[in-house]
Amino acid sequence: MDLKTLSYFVTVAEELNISHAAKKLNMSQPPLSYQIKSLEQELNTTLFVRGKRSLQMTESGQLLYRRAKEILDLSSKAEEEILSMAQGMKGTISLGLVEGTAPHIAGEWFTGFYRMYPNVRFRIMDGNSDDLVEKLRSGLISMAVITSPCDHMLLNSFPVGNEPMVAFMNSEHPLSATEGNSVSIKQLVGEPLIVPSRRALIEDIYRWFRSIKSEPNIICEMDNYLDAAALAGRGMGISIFPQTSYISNTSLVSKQIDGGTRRLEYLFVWQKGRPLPSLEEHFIDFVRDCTAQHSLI
Amino acid sequence: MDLKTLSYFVTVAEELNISHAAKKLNMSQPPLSYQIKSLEQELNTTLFVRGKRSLQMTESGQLLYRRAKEILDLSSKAEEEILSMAQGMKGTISLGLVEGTAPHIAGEWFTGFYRMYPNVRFRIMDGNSDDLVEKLRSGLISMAVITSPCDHMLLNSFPVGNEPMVAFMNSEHPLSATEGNSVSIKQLVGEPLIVPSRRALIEDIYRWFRSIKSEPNIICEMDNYLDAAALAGRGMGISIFPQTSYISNTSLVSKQIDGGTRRLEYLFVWQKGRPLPSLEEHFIDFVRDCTAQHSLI
DNA sequence: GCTTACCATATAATTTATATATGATTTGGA
DNA sequence: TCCAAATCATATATAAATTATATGGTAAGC
Repeated sequence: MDLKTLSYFVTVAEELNISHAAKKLNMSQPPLSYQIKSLEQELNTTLFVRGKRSLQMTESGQLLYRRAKEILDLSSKAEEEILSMAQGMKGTISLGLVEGTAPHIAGEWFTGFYRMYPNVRFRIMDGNSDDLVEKLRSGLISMAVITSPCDHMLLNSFPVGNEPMVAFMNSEHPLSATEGNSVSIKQLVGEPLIVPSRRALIEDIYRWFRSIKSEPNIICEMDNYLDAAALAGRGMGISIFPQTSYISNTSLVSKQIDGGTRRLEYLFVWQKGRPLPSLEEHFIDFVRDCTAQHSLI
Repeated sequence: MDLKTLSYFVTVAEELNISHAAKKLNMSQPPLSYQIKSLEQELNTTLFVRGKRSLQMTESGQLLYRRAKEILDLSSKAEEEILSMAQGMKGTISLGLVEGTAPHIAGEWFTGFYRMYPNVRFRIMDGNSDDLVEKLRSGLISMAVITSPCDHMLLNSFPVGNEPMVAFMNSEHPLSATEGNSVSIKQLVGEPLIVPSRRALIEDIYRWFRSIKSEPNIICEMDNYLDAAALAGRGMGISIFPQTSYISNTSLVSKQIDGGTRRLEYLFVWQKGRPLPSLEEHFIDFVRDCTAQHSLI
């Protein structure tokens, strides 16, 4: 008993004429006769009484007709459901990632989500947070991971992780010899600082210094992590960047700031009030779940 | 998408391992791989993510799994239903028919019921009504058509038809020359009567005569219609039998009694309080329906 | 009484399903 | 680190099922 045979049966039951049913099914008459007969054999019953020139359904036939319609209905609905779901699960997720977040934060999002939705494709752009917010607004990307703080009223957001800010300095700099793996803000007072060229982050750094009634001596704002590290390595100053942006270089020493309490928060953001394709909605939910599970551990 | 493929899919979904699933399904692994893949192609989606050594269901896969189980469930239930119904519709109906009823009353029951239940077989016995009641009691038959009246408290019954009683007489008998096709009871007073040898019927005849303050002159009780007709044909008397038992014979004339108001009622009877196989129940319902439809016409 | 409509059967061709053999890749353990 | 076991995919061959063509029989309609 398979779906094809059942639909043959249903057609015959509705036409009560094998030849007409065969025409309707785009097949010739003998195979249809054969299929009906073998269905009867399989069910060990008589479905139709063949009277000379007319077919008539038996009691069993009538029961099977009702059931067959239910089954066929259910399965065609299921098929539609799957097809439309497959449709909704195909597409591209365009995501902006602020420099440095890809491997340690977003890495598992892609592999995990890809497992559930293998027909998804990702288009990932990087840039600094201000760039990414601009790209979001212009619709070039539909979601992004940026660094906190985020004061945009037009964005939804939730935190997806954080990491300590570190001070990179030349290995001959006096601070590189301090005990432990940390320096305090107090120790950085007066030091020439190289910082990421991002307004929100720079404001953060100002806050740190203000909390000890001081102010930072920022001599350079830079976009590029590598260049900033290079400058610090050459002794131009101390560069303050997130830990993951570290560069292995013997002339370079990194120290956490205030024992790791000065941290950079990463936020997952997307535009408020603009409906997203369901695939991207799913992705956002997935990322939220991932983050929740992580914070449990 | 057919049921076989769906059950393959369900097995794989439960094992999450094609090789194991194939073993469970008593088939080899490659065709199973092939079937799953072609199912994915048909639905234009990915059902499983093949990771190195493990399978994982996608979102679409999970949806299809739920639906497939519903569909398979429904169809196996339907199959059982049909099979058990086919079982209940196979069997023999043993029926007693009082002489003369077969063609004009019961004929269409058989052809009509056989159309609905082609696996049914009939075993038909005839005899006079008393014999049939005895056969019912002994279980030799499970239902019968007998002539009214029926005073058995142990039988269920409903009427299935009636027919006029007729008087057969030799064509030279004076009554055969009466106007019309009827004689009255009054005219039969004193005539030697040949009647069926059935107590209940004879009592009926006595009632007819009592109603005109007379009594019948019964000279012979006979079992056999043909013999009775033969005796009447030879001028031995007037034989009173149901109309259908007429015999074409030039020396024989038949007249209805009291304009066809003296009638023989046929009853369908079966034993009270003894459960019958569902097939026979259905037959009784069918006969009841036939009768109801006829009385409407 | 001939033609048409219709179902059944027989046989052939095609398509589909399954098995065997094999390759590639990965995991787990010696 | 390398070997063995496990596992999925592919290729090819075989078996099974499905379908079409051709044909016959039977009953209904003109």
